[in-house]
Amino acid sequence: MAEDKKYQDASLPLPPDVEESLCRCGGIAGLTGQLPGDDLLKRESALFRALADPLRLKILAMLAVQPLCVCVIKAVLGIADSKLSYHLSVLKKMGLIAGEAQGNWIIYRLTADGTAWTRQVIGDAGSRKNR
Amino acid sequence: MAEDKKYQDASLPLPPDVEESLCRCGGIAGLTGQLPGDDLLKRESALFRALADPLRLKILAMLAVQPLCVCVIKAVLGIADSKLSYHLSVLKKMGLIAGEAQGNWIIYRLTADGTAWTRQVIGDAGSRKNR
DNA sequence: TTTTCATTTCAGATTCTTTTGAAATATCGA
DNA sequence: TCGATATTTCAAAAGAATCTGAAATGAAAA
Repeated sequence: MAEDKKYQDASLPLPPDVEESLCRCGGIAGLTGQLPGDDLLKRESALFRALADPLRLKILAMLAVQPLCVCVIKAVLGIADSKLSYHLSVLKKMGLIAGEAQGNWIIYRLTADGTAWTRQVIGDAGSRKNR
Repeated sequence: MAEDKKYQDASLPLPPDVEESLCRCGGIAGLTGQLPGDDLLKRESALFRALADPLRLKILAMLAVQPLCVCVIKAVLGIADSKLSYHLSVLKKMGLIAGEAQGNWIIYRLTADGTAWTRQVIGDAGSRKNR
């Protein structure tokens, strides 16, 4: 709080070409103004965090082939129930998958968002054989 | 090791529609075969991990506007040198940005990969004013 | 109703990531 | 050469994500 600087380049020495183009976009303040808001960045980074795990990507790839119940996913991955449940909850909380109860089972499928992101990751490897 | 099951659906009871479509794609084994390899999944999840932080996304957004030296990035973000350096190193290690020394400064810019991913994140908000 | 089965939840342990402040490096200008 | 400046590196601390096994839930079959 002691010293508020002018948002001009006066205060910090820069390499010439950076200084020039920084001026053209309105200095530090101008640059700052062009950036996405913190809340958007937070949401997007949260999305990426959900995708930042090989097991979860594999689950998405599986569900790109077809909707599946937990027990099949488990059979493919070969991991403990609670571990799988944890990863499913991460994907679900992020809106990438949704589960629908059917009798004793819960059948998970990709949401629209989940489908879009899964394509980003694995191309459409999954849809070759299946459709 | 005690009991190797056949990779057929015989062993696990399933909801009818899952069972049917699972059969059509070759059962557990067929499904497994369609999935991306573990090494690919590992690489891709690592990429997402680099994107899974709001500060790092903001850095990418800044560099989408123009190449910048560390001190400008620091002025915009208002964080400690070492903290910024850490995040830059994460992005650099993942090949999203590259730094080139120029005199006393290091000027970072997006790589081709970095540009592509940054577009995914923020659209091309950055390129409006700048080009 | 009791049992069984598929799945989730929970608490604690573990591991990975991020932050912090101090010290190191390296380049420039005097 | 010296001192200043920009940036990185390091080790320790703090924080967040993940894993584990046991217990809880809730629907269906007996």
